[in-house]
Amino acid sequence: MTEPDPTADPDSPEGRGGAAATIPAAPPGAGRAGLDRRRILGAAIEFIDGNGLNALTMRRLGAHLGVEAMALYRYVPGREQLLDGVVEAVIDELYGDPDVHLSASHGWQDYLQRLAHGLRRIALAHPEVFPLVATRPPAAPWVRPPLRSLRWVESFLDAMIDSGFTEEAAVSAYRAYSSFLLGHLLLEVSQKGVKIGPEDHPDGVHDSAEATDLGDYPTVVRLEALLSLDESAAEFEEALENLLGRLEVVLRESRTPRRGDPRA
Amino acid sequence: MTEPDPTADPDSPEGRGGAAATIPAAPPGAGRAGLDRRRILGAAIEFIDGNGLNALTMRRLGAHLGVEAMALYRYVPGREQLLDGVVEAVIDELYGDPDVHLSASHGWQDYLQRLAHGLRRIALAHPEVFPLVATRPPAAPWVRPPLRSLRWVESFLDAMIDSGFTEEAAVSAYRAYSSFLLGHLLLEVSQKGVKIGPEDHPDGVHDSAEATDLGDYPTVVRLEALLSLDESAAEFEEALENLLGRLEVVLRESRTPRRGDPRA
DNA sequence: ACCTGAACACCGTTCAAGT
DNA sequence: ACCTGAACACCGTTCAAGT
Repeated sequence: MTEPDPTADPDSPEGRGGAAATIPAAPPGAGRAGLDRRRILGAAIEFIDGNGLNALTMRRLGAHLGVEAMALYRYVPGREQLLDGVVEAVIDELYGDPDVHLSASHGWQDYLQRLAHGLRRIALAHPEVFPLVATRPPAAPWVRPPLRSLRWVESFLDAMIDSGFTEEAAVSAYRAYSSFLLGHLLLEVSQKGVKIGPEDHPDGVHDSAEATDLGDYPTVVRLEALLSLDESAAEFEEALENLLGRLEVVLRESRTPRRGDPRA
Repeated sequence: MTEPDPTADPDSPEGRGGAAATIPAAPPGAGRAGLDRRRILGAAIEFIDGNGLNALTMRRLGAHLGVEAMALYRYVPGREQLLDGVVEAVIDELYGDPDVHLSASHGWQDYLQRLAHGLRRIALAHPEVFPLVATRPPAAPWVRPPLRSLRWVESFLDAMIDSGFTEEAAVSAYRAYSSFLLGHLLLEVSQKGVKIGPEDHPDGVHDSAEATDLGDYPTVVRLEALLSLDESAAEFEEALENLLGRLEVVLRESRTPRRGDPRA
């Protein structure tokens, strides 16, 4: 186990006096100046993306930041909370995505489409982190992965209700949407990232390994080419369209009933 | 690849000869007689179900079996492979489920329904294990969780093809089915089990904790009762029905084309 | 105020020994 | 043949110290 740190650090942590003054002066390339919760979470995400979830230890993350592990405890209560923070920070990237709006000003379909694609972008950008997003115990039972944030739940429900969905229909749409996104993105990320979930990519390559006897699975063998195609993107679009279609029907059927007309 | 054999084992593997002789005689309550890969995997599942995934260490599992941790290495190459074995063993429980058939003798809808419900039963029976099923890197990219077994992939494809689906439609159905099951079951298990994924239930209860300011989320607050309803079962049935409906359309439209009629 | 050294209890895993 | 003791390198976390 050596330093993970792929981006070698040609600049030493300290002095580097040069421009003088009392300020430690953040080094140009990689800063190791003020430790800071945001910086720690960012480094953790970077580290996981680059080395896999299993490789992340407090000690190695410290080293990655040019600091001893114990220094992290001033900003983060412990490893578990670090991981919670990572999930939160990754999901919060949605907030900075110019393609994703918080309100349904262009209609609920547009809102759902953009939100879904935004989440997909995040999942694909952080394939090693996503299983954590999918899998960490939610704060409340109704904060469902992968949406995991009160702000987005609020925004989702408002968008649907403002568009004419009843409260019941909005909640049920939220459930169906979460489940669709979770399944698709977790599967997609698991296929891309080679690995998924609480796993490692240590060093051994053990390719051969379990060359299970394929003789018993003729159909699988025959369809291997078909099965190996990566249709993730198309599947995603199709399933999303299908979901929107279903919701459209719900909306049409459940239009908030006219006043003075208690039934039909 | 172990024996599927879910039928609990009231009889110890070995002799059980009378009441005496040289045999160490398995203690009545917990057997610690012959260690054995099957017994180890069973104990691991039991342990995870009871104590959470995070609590499972080689040393504690050893203790649970009345043995030192080092003894396990004679039957299992290491912790990671132990977890792979756990996933496999849990999925293999399907094989002993009398409600789930390997062939579509009662039609493909019946087959898909039974398979889905069988998997759901397993997920709910082992909520602490399921995140592992959802999340472990698949052996091949097209062995998609939660189906995770060549035997079931083979059986699935055969069932669909035998029912008249084209090979392409069968593969695409397999993809849609996996994604639906994964999303629903992971979400359901995460809500039930209080926790999910690589998590712990150590001892502290920390209820209060993050009492986030709900003032900013009026819609969430207003709909809290609705959001808190557990509609998992109904959602599951509905989404499954919807999927079957979609597939029915695919089947009807893509009926293997008549000979001598190359288009329409 | 912020970081480190040393220490504690615990891990996975190896290997030479015990029986 | 099967299990254990002792050991190694590594972990998360604490706390008294350093600067």
